[in-house]
Amino acid sequence: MNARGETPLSRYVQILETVAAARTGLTLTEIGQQLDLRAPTVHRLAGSLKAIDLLAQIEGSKSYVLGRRLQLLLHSTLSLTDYSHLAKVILRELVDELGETVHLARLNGAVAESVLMVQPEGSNRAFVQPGRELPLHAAASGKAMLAFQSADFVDRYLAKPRARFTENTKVGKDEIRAELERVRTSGIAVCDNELDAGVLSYGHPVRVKGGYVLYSIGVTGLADRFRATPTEVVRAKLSHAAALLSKEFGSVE
Amino acid sequence: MNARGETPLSRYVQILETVAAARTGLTLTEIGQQLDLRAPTVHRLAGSLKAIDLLAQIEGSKSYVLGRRLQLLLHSTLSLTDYSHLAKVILRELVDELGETVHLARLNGAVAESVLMVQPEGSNRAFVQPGRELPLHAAASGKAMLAFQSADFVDRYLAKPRARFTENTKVGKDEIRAELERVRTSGIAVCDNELDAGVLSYGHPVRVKGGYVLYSIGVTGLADRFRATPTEVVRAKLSHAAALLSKEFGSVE
DNA sequence: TAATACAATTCCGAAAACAGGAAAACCGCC
DNA sequence: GGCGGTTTTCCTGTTTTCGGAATTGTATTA
Repeated sequence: MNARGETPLSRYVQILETVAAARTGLTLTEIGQQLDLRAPTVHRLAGSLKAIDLLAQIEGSKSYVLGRRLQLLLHSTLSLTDYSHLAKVILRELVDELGETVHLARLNGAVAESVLMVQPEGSNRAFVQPGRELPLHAAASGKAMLAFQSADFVDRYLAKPRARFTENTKVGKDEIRAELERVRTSGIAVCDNELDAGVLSYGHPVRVKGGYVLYSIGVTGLADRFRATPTEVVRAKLSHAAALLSKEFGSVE
Repeated sequence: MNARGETPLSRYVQILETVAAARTGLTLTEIGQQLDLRAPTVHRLAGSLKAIDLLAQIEGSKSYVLGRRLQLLLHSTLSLTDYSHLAKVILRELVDELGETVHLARLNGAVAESVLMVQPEGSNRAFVQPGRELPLHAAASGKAMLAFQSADFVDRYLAKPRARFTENTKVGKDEIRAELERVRTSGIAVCDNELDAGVLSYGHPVRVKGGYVLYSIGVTGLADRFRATPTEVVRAKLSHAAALLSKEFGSVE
């Protein structure tokens, strides 16, 4: 504890708070002015924060913004009930358009966690009730997130063995890498009988502030019926809803 | 950097992430097991995190959960636009009852930021349009938040010089501390010609999950007209609306 | 192109914080 | 009251931090 009653830790936090409060990225000098810290000090502290992904530096700029790891941590403070007002309206609209169950999934460690589900009138099959954890390699909403994580994250995920749920589940490393590539190029993740038998679902990433993919939307239906809807229709509608959610989560600055 | 490639900072973050990933609170022993840390080490690290509100201990339990400071950080990254529908409804009701402009302000670093404004029919004077930043010492909604922050926060705020806007603006440290005390005891913040000339406004805190004051409601009107409304009437109505908003923001679990 | 101003970075010794073994205190449970 | 485990205190060698001074980098202007 130094003269001002601060621990090293609390100064780190103050820097994060300062950056969070700013509308745009902040330079080292700006941070230093706000917190009354000398240039070398800010430089070192911000460097340490950046090294572990708590802060990030805007590409080709000197400005710092919050890092992916911090965003993840922050969003994990939201409880399941917190999402209702943020996102229910947007999901409801999707349900009305597609006639299938829609859910919002959140990246939580190495799994996708359903945080909100909206069902069409009359449906009673709970495909992905809030709280359910979905594997990143075998659920559409999971793939939609995994496909946009850092290479490092994907490597770590693939380093551990993955569960097989149906005969269609893709578990091989190369198989999954190819699948993720497909998600990135086509703009939509598909899960056809890979997790729950007889179920077809689509997933689309949702970006938060900083461009990180921390959420995804999933649409799930019985394969026999849902297959009738063209993939491109699903992609377009998911994409639109994702854009709205991104705005909600502060992705658009 | 120690043998395992960890800095002190990264161990703090690991602890936070471990706690975040757990569905329930974690005890020191559980954290230690997951991260392979000895008991005294976890004890000290968790203690430091708790000291600055990054971790919190469940009342009457040994389990640790994420602290409110992380929530504060999160809220400051949430999108400004489209603050929930219900919030708008609540503010609209206040406008109808009081006949004056109402806004919702959010604590953002060392300023209050208007994130939502609702005006009475026919009014065209934009007192506090969304995006406007209000000083914590010279706006009613600002005072309403400042009065309920930690002593540490207030000390840091008062350490820097404050701007004077009118001859009524209170800028002295003691003057402001007394004013904050008045807000706490009376339950309402008043700003009479202190920021904008000829304008009178009232502010009331809004608590989020964990009891932290991160938002406030402000009512603003021309002093000549608005002074006719008894303060107690304003306080009661603001208090009611604040309770509804608290529920909206997840203060009630 | 040189001159200027300021931001970012590197260096480094003194000072402070951290690490974790040992041991004591505390707790819930027979 | 005794027992097994968890939490807390104590303490010293080790590591990290702090920030002044000096250096390099980078726009902007003359």
